[in-house]
Amino acid sequence: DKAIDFFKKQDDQYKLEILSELDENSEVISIYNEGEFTDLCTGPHLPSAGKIKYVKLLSVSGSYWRGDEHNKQMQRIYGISFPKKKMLDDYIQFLEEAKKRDHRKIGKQLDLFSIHEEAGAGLVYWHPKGARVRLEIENFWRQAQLENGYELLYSPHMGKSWLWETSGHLGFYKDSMYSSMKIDEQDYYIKPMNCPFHIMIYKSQLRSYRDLPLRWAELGTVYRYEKSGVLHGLLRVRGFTQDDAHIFCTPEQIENEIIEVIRFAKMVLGAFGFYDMNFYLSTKPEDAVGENDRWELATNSLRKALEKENLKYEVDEGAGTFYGPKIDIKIKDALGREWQLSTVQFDFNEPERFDMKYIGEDGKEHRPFMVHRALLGSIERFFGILIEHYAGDFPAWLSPVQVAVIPVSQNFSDYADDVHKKLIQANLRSHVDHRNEKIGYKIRDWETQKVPYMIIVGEKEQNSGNISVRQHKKGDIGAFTLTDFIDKLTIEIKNKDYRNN
RNA sequence: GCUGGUGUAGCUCAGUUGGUAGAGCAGCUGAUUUGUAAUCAGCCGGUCGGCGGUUCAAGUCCGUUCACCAGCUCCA
Repeated sequence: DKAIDFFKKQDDQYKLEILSELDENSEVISIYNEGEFTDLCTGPHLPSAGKIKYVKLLSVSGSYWRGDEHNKQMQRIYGISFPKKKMLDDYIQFLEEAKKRDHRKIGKQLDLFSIHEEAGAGLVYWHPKGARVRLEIENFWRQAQLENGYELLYSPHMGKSWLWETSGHLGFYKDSMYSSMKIDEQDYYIKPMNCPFHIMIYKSQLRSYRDLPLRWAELGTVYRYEKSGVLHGLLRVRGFTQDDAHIFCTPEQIENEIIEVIRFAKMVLGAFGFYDMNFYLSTKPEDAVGENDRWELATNSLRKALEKENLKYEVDEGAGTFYGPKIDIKIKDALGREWQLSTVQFDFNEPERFDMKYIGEDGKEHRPFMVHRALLGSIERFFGILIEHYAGDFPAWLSPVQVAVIPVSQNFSDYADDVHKKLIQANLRSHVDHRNEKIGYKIRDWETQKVPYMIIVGEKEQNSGNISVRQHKKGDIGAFTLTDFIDKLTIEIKNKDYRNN
């Protein structure tokens, strides 16, 4: 009552709202003073604002009262403080470094991709150089699937409403799906997910326990309505390609399947220089579907897989999806920022809704376990993260142009063409720069284009039959025979970004 | 979707109190034939995001809409 009285005098409806929800018998209500500022708070507060040493205000924004979008929006002022000036300076430098690496900026500088207001927000256009990086990612990804026991699928981009009604998407996620189109008096929807299609393939024949596990992967392009305010470069878009896969298996198989997915994810992420990763196990939420013992079995298999692999993990109690528990893998990029890429999710919803079965050893019908998994998440988002991770300095295996051949003058064009031809024959991505410019200009240009290697040829090289090599960010690394250089680069490309460990 | 901000040439930006748009880079042309991060000169290039309004006159003011940016909420 005393507290309510106090805040009534202050006419502070927000504090009064909080107070009205407190249990008056069992709670101690504390109020803290900081100079003239009085705050209802469980505390503690700093003994004095003077203890705050180095402060920088960062931004201002709207923010919903108690985090609920139905509530009033208030103004929030963001600032940060450090006890030492050096720490604040380091932090500001970190922000500047992050800004320089912004994938939207680098994407423009390196001519990788674009998004067009006139053509639709959140829809990505891959330019030749960006498409080349994507092609390398996809080639590696496909090969990796095949080598790790997956088969590849292709599925349609749309399906009749029956499919989405059965899967439950129209019930649960209609707001995030694009509206239907009428074809022959039937409603069709653009796909927001690939799983119902994979299930249709599963159901195209009678499955035996001998057929399981089935591991089916697809680079599936999906479209989801994302609210206009959340779109962000490549990181949040409306059309994207998931590196999706579904595993259908028996209860006996699930633990091993999960272990293999985790190993596989670590291997694939390692190719892109991601080693530092954290694992999160999300358990059953309140409004879950599926039988309890299946939830328990699935959650245990996730936990056991993490433990068998000796992985430290955090448990996110109740943060699973309504259709199953999951493991998320978050990587740390070159700046130490955390991004969620891989996910392994059980699904107790769709097998039920589609009435999926397999015939067991006992000759009876059983419900298979179904697991969704993505390693990279979406290709668009992954590309954005990759650009920021490398700051545009792609390793040789991903670089759209791997070598720029620069003749010292046009007198050496023929020799440059010769070198270029041999590089192309060795399956390397080479570009000859015949522009009528001084080599200083060309070197600067290719350096800003972040090409891993430049080969400079002039009189010296033409006479000796060698090449001079310049490495990105390192400068002149001396003379090579062309064969030695090709060998060196070929090995570098083959090694991708795996570290020696 | 919400709060606040921004939108001028391909890119990065300037543009006074409203008086009818400017630079650098890029591009094109020519000269130059170059040895490890920018050779010189000339030229081209914009219905100032779209629509509507106020005004003798709008890049500048007002309304609306689209997009983007920083966050919020959301992300199956």
